[in-house]
Amino acid sequence: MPALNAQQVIWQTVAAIPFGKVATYGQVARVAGLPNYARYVGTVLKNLPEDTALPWHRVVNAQGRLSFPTGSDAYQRQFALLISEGVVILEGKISIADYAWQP
DNA sequence: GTTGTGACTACCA
DNA sequence: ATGGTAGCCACAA
Repeated sequence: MPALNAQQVIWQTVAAIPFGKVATYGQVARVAGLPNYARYVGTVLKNLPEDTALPWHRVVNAQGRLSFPTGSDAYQRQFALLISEGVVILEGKISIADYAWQP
């Protein structure tokens, strides 16, 4: 049996996203060696404790947008964190240059 | 076992 | 650009 379960591999991958950079759910899944797990990546992040050290805010959807209803509380929290790291967001979309791995 | 759900995607009309 | 659909995966009913 593998030493790491899917959830742990995902944690590792998210933790590997550099400060000021972002990655899509699909990318995290693929880089983690788990293609087609994009949806599960979201599920894993949702279950993270509030005091987690993981940079969950650096994970966005394939459209380069935050996967929360625009203006919602969660949306604004993630948005603020990204801005604080210098991530450029225009018209709600993240700049290509801010991806840890080219999409 | 089946069904519904969700911080997802890709494809197609 | 926009909306619907079909794959996907894990988990709770």
